[in-house]
Amino acid sequence: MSSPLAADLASAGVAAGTPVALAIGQATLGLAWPGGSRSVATPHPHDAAEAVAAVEELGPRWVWWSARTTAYDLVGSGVRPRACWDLGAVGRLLHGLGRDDEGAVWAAQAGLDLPHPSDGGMTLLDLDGESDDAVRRDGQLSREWLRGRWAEDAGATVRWAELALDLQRRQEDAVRSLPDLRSAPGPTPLPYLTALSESMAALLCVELEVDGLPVDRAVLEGMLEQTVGPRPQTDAEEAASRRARDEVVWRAFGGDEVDLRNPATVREMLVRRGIDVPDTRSWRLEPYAAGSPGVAALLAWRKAERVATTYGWGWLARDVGDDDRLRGVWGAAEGAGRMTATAGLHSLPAELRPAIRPKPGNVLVRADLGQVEPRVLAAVSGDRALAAAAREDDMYSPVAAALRSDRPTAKVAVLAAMYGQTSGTAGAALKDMDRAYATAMAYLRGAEERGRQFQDLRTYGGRLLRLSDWAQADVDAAAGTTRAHSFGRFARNAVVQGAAAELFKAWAATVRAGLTGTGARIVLCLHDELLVETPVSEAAAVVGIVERSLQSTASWWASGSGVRFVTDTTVADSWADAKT
DNA sequence: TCGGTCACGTA
DNA sequence: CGTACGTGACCGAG
Repeated sequence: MSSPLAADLASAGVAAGTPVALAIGQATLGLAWPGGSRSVATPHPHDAAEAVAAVEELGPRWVWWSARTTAYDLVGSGVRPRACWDLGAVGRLLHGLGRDDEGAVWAAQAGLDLPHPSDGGMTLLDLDGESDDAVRRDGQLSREWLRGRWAEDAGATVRWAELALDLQRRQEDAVRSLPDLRSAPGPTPLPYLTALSESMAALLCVELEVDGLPVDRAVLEGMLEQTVGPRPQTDAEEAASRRARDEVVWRAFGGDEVDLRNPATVREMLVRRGIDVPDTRSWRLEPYAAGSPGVAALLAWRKAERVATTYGWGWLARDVGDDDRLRGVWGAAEGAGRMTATAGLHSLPAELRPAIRPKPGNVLVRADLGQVEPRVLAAVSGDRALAAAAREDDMYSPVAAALRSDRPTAKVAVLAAMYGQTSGTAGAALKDMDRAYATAMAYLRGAEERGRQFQDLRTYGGRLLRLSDWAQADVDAAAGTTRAHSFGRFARNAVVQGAAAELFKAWAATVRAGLTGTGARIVLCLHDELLVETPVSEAAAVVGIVERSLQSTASWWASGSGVRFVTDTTVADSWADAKT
């Protein structure tokens, strides 16, 4: 044992897989594990990371209130924990919370009302039950402690870790009591496995924030100059550049200097020219582009304007660091459970992707799941016929055969079923879907029905989707029906999208673990796509890790369903080149 | 200064 | 009257 701390914990029974709660106070680190707890003095900022790294050698499962609050600095110091239990992430999973602060997660598990999001203030009401202890008489966590009292001395920090461990136990019990919805349930319940991968996803989010996405600054600057003009040095230059872009469109419309950024004035101008459209969305104007140079110029302007505003010089200055890494804030599970990211990381236009390039000596490995949502539907619904189709590389071919349609129609029908579309060309094919894939369709309809009634539901992996909060009594009948149908469509889609997100995160967590020791890192997660930056020498190994990880993940996640999951994996020098 | 609307990028 | 999310410009109410 290389450190006295690790030796002490080992002798106290901490071994691989033991939950060890961690709280990092101002000058102390609090640790708690089943049967014991202790503090570690950490007078210098780096001491905490060193202590954690020492204990990490035992292979514990770190328990923390959230990776964001506890692990951010550790990750920044280069510590990459192997396993964790994120109380915030599991709290979101179990209770469908839209927040993961300690007070909310604690209250939700205790069955108490959620405390008001703490913004530092304290009202007289909050004093109710307040005491010196971390837990108030009414069962809520103390406001004082939530505001930072826990970090002030060794005793409090250890207490905070003990509370975390206590909550972890209760969360684990709750997770294990959820049903395992797999076709062939295993000894470890699926919701428990989901809790682990959701926890790892929360940690991965912190890593993605710290590591950033590699950008080739010269390439990106060249593109911006092309599209929106040179980097403005002053407000006047900025305005001039704006006007220069606008003038191109004005000229194409014969000198009509309308405010292009105001849809109403744009529409009026189009009407004056005999183009009567209900709104000015691009897809609606597209048909007129061939016959009208003005419309064509307007559409080109819109594309450039998008880059200029959202992905322009301001974005480069704000979100790309001096180290040429693009950084945003990552969320592990929003809405139905997908990961989110700010700074445009999830909506980077395809034309800018050539600027996403690895640092020298590295390459990008891009892997994306093929037809993941229909495969997920087959797995979570247990539809044997759809699962049989999902054994093929291209599952729309057998679906087309079953529907006696062509492939495009089959694809539209499957997507329409998952999105809740009822009209249009897909309408007829949906009847055939009902016949061919009755189990899957019944699953979707069941979710939709619950949604319409504003009833809560859970995804395959156990995520609670709270709809009951949104039920409203006092709306008129017509608006109420529209709203109910909208919730129905949301629910229909959320059970598929949410389950796909769970599979994705489980896969990502497995890949992350597999990459240990390769020098490679996940640098982007995009719903069904992983981007890994790896030393050139490891590229082939990383491809193998990514693909084997999917198979090992699918083998437990879709156990018994017979569904196959496929990935397209490529190696390239830029995100754009890593094409299928 | 805020919420609502429009618009549009990604999956 | 096909889902989700994040972003920015503009508008009108406060």
